[in-house]
Amino acid sequence: MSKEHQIFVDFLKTKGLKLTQQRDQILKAFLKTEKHLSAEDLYKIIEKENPAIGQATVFRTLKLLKEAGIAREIDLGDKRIRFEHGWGHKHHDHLICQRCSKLVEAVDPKIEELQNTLCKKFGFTPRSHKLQIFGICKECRRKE
Amino acid sequence: MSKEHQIFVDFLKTKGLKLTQQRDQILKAFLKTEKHLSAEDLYKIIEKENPAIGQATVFRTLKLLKEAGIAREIDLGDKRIRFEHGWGHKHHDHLICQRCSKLVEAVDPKIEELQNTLCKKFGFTPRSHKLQIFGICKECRRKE
DNA sequence: GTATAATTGATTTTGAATTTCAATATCAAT
DNA sequence: ATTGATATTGAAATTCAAAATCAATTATAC
Repeated sequence: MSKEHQIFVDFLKTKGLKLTQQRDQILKAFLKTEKHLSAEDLYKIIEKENPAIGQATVFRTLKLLKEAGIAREIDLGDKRIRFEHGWGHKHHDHLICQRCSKLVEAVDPKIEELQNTLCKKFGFTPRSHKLQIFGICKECRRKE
Repeated sequence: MSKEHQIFVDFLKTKGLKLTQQRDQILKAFLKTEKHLSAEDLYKIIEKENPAIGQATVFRTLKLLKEAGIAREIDLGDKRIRFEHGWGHKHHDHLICQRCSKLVEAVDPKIEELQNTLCKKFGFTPRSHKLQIFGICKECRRKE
């Protein structure tokens, strides 16, 4: 049983929720992918494995996975909510290529630190943040 | 005629588009507010002034204003697209209070600079970026 | 003025996300 | 293993902002 499974089981128990076959299957499918997929993307994958699972359940489970810290919402600038793995994957910022939509993950501890300093200046208590940088990735730039 | 009006007129001419009463009125209403409003918010304001203007036109005009650089899309974490003034208002990051939804605008040139450095490391050419910090503002913190 | 092309607003449509609800599955306590 | 209280499910309906449609209208260059 993967670390994430254990976390999910514990999370459900704490909340008085139940571990169902569907939830289990959705979690497995989610963990198997490494991409940044939308609820719909994941639903399409699940659908192939088991057409009996409805998309409402996929949406609902994804929300639970988010609460449990296993999935993390990200925003790629398109309008849909996307998810990435949240467990054992440290926070990072996103460099989003406007040409090929590729995503580069990056962090700079100094930036994170300065953000806190900035917040302090306004008496603001930061809880989380999102930094997206839109532009052109190395590969696309080369092709120009 | 305000700077923004001139820009809009020029923008329309360049694109072979027409300056209509509606567009003019929508631009004026937009410039009059200082808040971060959604297309719907703006429509409600317009509606009071002139019920003859439809919301489709407000949506369309807002999109034009964005293209012209007069309006700028922002994301406050709720699902709707919001707009702020884009002309003569320098780029800034957003500190978003999760309790009262208040928005604080802030910039740190050092952060901006480090972002560029970070991009360089990945051969990424940045074009624009969004930084949102979610947390609790000074006023809400005090009330706790 | 007239022609031509853009614009309008009422309405419909889209599309992701959420809710509803009756049927079903889970799990702790027997 | 059975039960019963309660959570969960899937299909369908609903929501809601945003986009598209389209016939009627209007701005602009000539």
